[in-house]
Amino acid sequence: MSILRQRPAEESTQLTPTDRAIVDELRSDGRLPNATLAERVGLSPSACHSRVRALRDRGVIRGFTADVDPAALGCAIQALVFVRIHPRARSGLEQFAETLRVRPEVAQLYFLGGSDDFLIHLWARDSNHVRDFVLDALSSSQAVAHTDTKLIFDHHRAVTPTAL
Amino acid sequence: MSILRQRPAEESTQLTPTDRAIVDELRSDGRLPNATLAERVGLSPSACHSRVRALRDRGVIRGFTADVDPAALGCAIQALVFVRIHPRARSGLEQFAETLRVRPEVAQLYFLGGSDDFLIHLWARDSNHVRDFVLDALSSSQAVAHTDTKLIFDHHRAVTPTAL
DNA sequence: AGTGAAACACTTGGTGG
DNA sequence: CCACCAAGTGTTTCACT
Repeated sequence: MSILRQRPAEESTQLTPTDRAIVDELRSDGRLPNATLAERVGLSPSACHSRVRALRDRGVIRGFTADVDPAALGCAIQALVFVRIHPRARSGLEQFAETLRVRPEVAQLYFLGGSDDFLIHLWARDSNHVRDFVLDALSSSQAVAHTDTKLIFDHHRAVTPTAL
Repeated sequence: MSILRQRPAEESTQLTPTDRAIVDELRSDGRLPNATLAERVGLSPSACHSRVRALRDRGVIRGFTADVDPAALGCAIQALVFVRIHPRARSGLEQFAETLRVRPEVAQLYFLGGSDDFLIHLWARDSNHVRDFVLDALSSSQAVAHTDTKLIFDHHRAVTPTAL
């Protein structure tokens, strides 16, 4: 199962202004009651409901998640790990990435252009945990040519609903 | 207003196994009905409800958001921009970061250890948009010493509820 | 802290414009 | 594609354990 290009690239269908408004509202509060949402975007509850459903079905809205404080889960530190794969092992890159992605420490995984093949955003209990992860999940693999670990002092997600 | 260390570091209070279960469920589905959640974690709806409220009040759960496909919002490409600040301008780093953070293109902002001061995860319509952002928001500032932009081919968020 | 029941609010499908 | 309406379902509070 490839994890690259898993989305059917559905940007062909442009969003209406109302859809944009719905998406923006749900990005800032995913639990906004449908009735309130409907009022804010100027729709009846049922019309709003079916639009939200359509947005989910179209894959515009992929899902809803709780935003959790890592520290509360016992992850006191976060790190970025840049990973370079051996040229010969590039063909197995996706599969290797998939084994990484399911690890509980991996908060995010980026596939990159440039000298590094991907970047891992890591949640860990402490610095030993980071080291263990890098040794166990990365350095021990034949495919990995190089890693570079940087500590994250602080991390913020977007505040503004993306209206470009 | 400082955006660094804004959280009161409330990891002193350890999570109970039930709380962990609640958090894990809500991370994989933020819109899980309270009744279903209660059943899954083995609590009555009312008890579950008050625990979720407590988790929010304690800051363990920061909020709920919709996970949206950037492409559907007209952002065809994503990029990482590494930013290095002039040593003399480091004192104003937080304030500068705050001006960045409120920009609609900024999906995430990391404060880093190492040679780069921070890292911006960018959403953009196209490569021109990336260039314009870097020129306008970064290179034009006196504080910025250096930037390095890398293209993101693909981006994945965690699949596994973090149970370390 | 957890339970159970009752009041309340919200969602969700059908019907018609 | 949208609004209105009517069940049906889920949430939320409170008194009690």
